[in-house]
Amino acid sequence: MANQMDFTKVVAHAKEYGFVFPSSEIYDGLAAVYDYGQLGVELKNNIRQSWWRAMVQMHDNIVGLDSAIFMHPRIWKASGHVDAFNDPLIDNRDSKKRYRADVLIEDHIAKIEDKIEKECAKAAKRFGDAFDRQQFVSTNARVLECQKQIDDIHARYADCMSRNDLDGLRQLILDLGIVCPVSGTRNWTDVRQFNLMFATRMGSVIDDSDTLYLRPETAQGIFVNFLNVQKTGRMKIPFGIAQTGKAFRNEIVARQFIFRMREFEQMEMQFFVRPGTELEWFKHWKEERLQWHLSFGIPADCYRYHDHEKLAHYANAATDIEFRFPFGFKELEGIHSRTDFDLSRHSEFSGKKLQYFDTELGESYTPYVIETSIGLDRTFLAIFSHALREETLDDGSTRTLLSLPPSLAPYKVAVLPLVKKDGLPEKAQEIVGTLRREMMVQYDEKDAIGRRYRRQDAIGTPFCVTIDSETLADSAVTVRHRDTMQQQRVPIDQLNSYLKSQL
RNA sequence: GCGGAAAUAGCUCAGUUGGUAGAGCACGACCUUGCCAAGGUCGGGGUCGCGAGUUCGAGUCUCGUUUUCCGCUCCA
Repeated sequence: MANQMDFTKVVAHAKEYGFVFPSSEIYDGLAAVYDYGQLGVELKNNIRQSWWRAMVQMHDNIVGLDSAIFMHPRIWKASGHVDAFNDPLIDNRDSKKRYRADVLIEDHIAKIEDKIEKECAKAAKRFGDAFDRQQFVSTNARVLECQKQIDDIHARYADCMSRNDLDGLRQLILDLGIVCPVSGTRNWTDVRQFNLMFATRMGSVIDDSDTLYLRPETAQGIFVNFLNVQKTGRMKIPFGIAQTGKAFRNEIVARQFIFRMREFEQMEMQFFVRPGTELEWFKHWKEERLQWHLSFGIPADCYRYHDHEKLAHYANAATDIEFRFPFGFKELEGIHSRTDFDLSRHSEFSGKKLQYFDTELGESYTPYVIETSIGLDRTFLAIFSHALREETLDDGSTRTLLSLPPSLAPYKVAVLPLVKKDGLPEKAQEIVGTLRREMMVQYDEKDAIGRRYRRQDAIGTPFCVTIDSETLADSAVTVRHRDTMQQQRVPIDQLNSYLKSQL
């Protein structure tokens, strides 16, 4: 990858300046989990706020929601998450092929059953019309032996599964002498449960199981609140419900910094429409969402659509907005036409009618859904990695510049007294006191002024306000612009409105 | 998960055939300067990722382990 070095620098810069830290670092870290530091949390909050503003504040017909991470376990049955991703898997080290452990065992049982069939066939030939299969299988020693083997295997398998004993499952495969159909060897890895959901326990759930899952997506919280929001908000179709929040996926391979984490934050909006209109709305949101990305001023050629050819079972159209990360084009946001799959399934599993009465049509129907689902952490990484650059100045020196969109920058302005004497720090503090009511302000009086400018460049602060000796006389300050390094004189009483007009 | 590489101060790194841990930058205090980074003086900071082993002695050699990066694999 051409930008390998660049990506290393992105990660290093994020840590060095307090944007992103590895989780639990003093305890050796926790793989694929990261913490946002003092600057990272500001940038992340600002991105989330920008999204919320674009989706909720700017639309009459979209409202917000903050549903709990814990949800009723049956929700994940209805959504398909429990059944689709709950298999014990095992790899063969020689062929590098991955198998479902239960399938390997079932295949083995099928072979034993074949043996029984052969015995039966032989006997049938021998006894002719007198052959009584029922009696044969219940008395023939070889058949009984095979049947016993099958029963033992089933018993051991069920026992392992009920106790979630993956080592036992592996031992069973070894004991049965099962070989890889490709390599023919028994060089097996451990059995691993590839359930993407993190399970935890809660005492008071009345179901047969008290296992709860940390949600693997925020979308289901929206679907199960569809009626609540529609009725209490008097929402008329088409309308949307937006939500941001943490989701959890037990990824087997989680890498590439904050691109794929086990705990991450989604920003999702489910838009409910009249059946038959979903593809128009799909097209609409596909375009509108790209416009939001482009609003940060990142060149359009950093983005592209990736239309899905293989559609998930619930979708009738799907596309990704991909971003050119330092490690290549990767998914940033998904726009999916989910049909009425989710509401229908929840209707079926909950027994509640999740429909909408359309007064224009005079009939009830299950709305279709267009989903826009974007990863907040990925957006952070996209914007951060694109903003970071090393610039060579006219005098040949270099500066590290984090050219974040001003509206997203952690600090909007740094206030700097030119010297640490003559009442300049006091004047500067006075200005800080005024500005901080409106925006994030940083004060710095240490080191030479040029050095302080460079420090602000590295953390993306778009403006520096410098107080010099003339300030005390003319009540004006120098505003220095991050990207151009241009300076201009601004009266103190206009400073606040001047800065805000540029954010 | 498989294979490869790496891990020494906040950062970038040095550390000889195994012999009492270093530099620059950063950080703190004071002095000096003052519009595009690195003036002076003093100072704080490391059980060399972790655990075993070999050895009189391990940052250095061996094994294990954790984390990170790269390739493959996987990715609702």
